[in-house]
Amino acid sequence: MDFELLTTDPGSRARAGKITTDHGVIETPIFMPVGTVASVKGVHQSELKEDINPDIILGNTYHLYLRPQTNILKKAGGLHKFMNWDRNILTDSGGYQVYSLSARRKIKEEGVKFKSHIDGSYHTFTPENVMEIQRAIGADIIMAFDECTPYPCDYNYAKRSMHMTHRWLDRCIKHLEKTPAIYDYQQTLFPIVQGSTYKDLRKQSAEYIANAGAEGNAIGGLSVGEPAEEMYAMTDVVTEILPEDKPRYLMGVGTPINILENISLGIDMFDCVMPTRNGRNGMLFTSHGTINIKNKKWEDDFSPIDPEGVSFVDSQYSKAYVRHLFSVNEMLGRQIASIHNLSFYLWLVREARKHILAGDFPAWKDKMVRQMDKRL
RNA sequence: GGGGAGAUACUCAAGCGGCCAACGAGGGCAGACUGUAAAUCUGCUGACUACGUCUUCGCAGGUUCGAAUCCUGCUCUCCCCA
Repeated sequence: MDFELLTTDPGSRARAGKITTDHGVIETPIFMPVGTVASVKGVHQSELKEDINPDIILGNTYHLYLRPQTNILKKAGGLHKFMNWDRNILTDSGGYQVYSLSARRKIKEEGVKFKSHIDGSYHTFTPENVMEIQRAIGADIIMAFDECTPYPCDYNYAKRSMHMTHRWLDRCIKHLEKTPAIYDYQQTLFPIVQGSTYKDLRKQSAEYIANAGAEGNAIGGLSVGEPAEEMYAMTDVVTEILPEDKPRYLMGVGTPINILENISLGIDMFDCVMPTRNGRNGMLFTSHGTINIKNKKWEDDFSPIDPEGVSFVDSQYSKAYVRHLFSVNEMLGRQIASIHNLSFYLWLVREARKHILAGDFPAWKDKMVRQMDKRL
């Protein structure tokens, strides 16, 4: 993997860059659509490639390990071939499931024992086997196994957990070296900064992670319910420390405004389920604020979803029509919402990139944040 | 013509003397959702001059301290037989 830093915005810490892997170029800042179980929910490959057009999407180690299972992915020749996606893929390690499925797991130094949400069977994830599973899945960027801590999180717990995540990182690195790639392209490991909402822990963690000398670095444990200001404060501290010449990935973030604010603080990569999940549930993101398309007030509004028309669905379908599809529970409505939202997110980060390259990012960002900060 | 069953809020449907403004489901109206156990979850859904009051259970009477629930008559619907 190669990262080229093209510009750093003079008025902020926003950056424009270019990641190159064996599956192509990723222009940063980038938003990565989430496709947990080998599918960006509700979106066809043609719509994903031609309209939304991201350079990279996500998959999830925990979920893919359970279904379709590692051996099937190996037989398929890896996730890219299995789902017919020839661009980049990043897989999360299952560290988020340590948080989201906390009721069904036990953490030990060795690893995490999960009780499957599908059939109740037990599966232990360790830094070692998570590397092996991610080899089998074959993502271009693979994540270290970590514990995503909840919010709020007791200081002592956050500290202990952070140190464990660091030890797990060492084990990931060590084991990955001994585990050759299965397919004919490179895979790159990103370590993850933890430390909850404590500046000193975040600093310490960022230093540890920076020291690992990986080709890219991630920040985890945020966007788990903390106020946005706390999240920004943490990314601020961490991006001060993480190396400039490596991409920085803020995991699980976020709202369009969160993304712009964090770009401004020096983040290059984002992912979030929000555009797809909230889209399926009737929430549309636009350049002028969010819409609950299920609301009665759109009943006879025949105008496009986004006045700026950032996606092809905007020119094809009116708000009234999409509301109708939701009210009669047609799956097409949820598909349109997902495509629209992802298109909007990708449009937003591409615009951000343009403005960073043009040197007028801060003013544009402030305008967009003001404009998007409302409920239509 | 004879026999039987039934009419409950927007719809379906419980309730069969006081705990009923009335279970439940659907529908409707809102809200939530941030490295996806989520096409999911939560709230409200008779009217108001609303921590209280008022009018509802086909219609009209009656019994009772008290009725959606019991009695009488009427209207309508459905089923079976001719």
